[in-house]
Amino acid sequence: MDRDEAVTRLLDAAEVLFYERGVQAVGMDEVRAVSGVSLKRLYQCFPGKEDLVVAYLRRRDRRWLESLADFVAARESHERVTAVFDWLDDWFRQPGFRGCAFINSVGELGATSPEVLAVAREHKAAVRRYLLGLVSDRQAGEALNLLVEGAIVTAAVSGDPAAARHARRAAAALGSGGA
Amino acid sequence: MDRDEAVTRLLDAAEVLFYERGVQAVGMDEVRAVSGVSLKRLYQCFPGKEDLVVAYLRRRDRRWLESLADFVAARESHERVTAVFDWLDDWFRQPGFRGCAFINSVGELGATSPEVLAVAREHKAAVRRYLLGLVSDRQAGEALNLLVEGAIVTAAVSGDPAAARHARRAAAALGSGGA
DNA sequence: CCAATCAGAGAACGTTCGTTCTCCACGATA
DNA sequence: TATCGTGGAGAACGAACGTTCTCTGATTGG
Repeated sequence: MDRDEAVTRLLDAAEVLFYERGVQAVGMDEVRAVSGVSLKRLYQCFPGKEDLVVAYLRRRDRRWLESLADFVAARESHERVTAVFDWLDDWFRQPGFRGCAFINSVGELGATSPEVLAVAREHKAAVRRYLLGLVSDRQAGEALNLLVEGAIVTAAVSGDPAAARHARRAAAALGSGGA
Repeated sequence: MDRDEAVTRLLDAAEVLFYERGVQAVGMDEVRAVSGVSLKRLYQCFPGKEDLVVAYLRRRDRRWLESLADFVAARESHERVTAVFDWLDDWFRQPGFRGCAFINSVGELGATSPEVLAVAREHKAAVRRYLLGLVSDRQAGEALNLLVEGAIVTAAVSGDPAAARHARRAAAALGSGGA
């Protein structure tokens, strides 16, 4: 097993564990056990736990936005806003859905780790940029962004995926009423 | 100092510390130091840390919603939706604003502590009920709820209170376009 | 075949933290 | 005054965790 594979297996294990149970509830030894990478190697690849957390968040940022963008790009341009909420709806229904990894990490570590806060900020800024690009005017874009964030957090806390439907309806109402 | 005052001082200290730095980053000894209540008494009032966390969240739930409702009730009925966002705007600007205590707690402990998750769910359900009662139809209420949650989380992560303004505009657009 | 390097397994270390225990001072009561 | 219960201060305890160290075995290059 070369270094690249070790990194991949570590990030895979970190993502499953940290997302499911939170960062502080997972020990490095558990990351070792799930990844199958020795502790020594783990600390060669990531000198500290925070580095692993940041790397996990960075990879998730990239993949999350790519997955959303790919899904939306496959639709006709007039359907793209509703496609965002279709994608969210799917996500909310996945077993093990536990909300936004970045919001959760900020809740846990935002006050302690400036690095984690910065990654979360970059992620949210990228999501907002992307959503602003989907609609014609700025105000509708900001509203879309707020509806998306609101749906994620509501679905996460309540455990009810209906938030996606409500957000889609609200976005549609905004689109017909205000644009 | 009687028991009631001890409880109050403990909850005051817990609220400041837990909200500012997160639950897991604060030790019981620090709660003792800030509250001025001895460790022995602390464990008489709250048999474990989780009890203190739950009590802190319950009190905050009550006060938060009361504060919002009082502010809104002082306005004319046609201004009440915008008043919600005025109140949020104020909150976001307060020094030490660190987002929603319940979302943060769920991110930290939701996977570990069913009690904390339940309190957060009750809080969000109460907020939603309250907001649904502010507007005539159900759809507009759901949209209002999502905009509020989205604004809170966006302001928290980005650190920019502009989310309140964007949400207010979106709610106004919905009100004129869709109700 | 030997020396040197590296990797893995897991013990070990030091710290932090939740919780409990010990010790002592004090106030009330017979 | 002697005693009892209460409360505070802080030591103590046991567990968990991040991180490092040790030992051992395998591999590689000469």
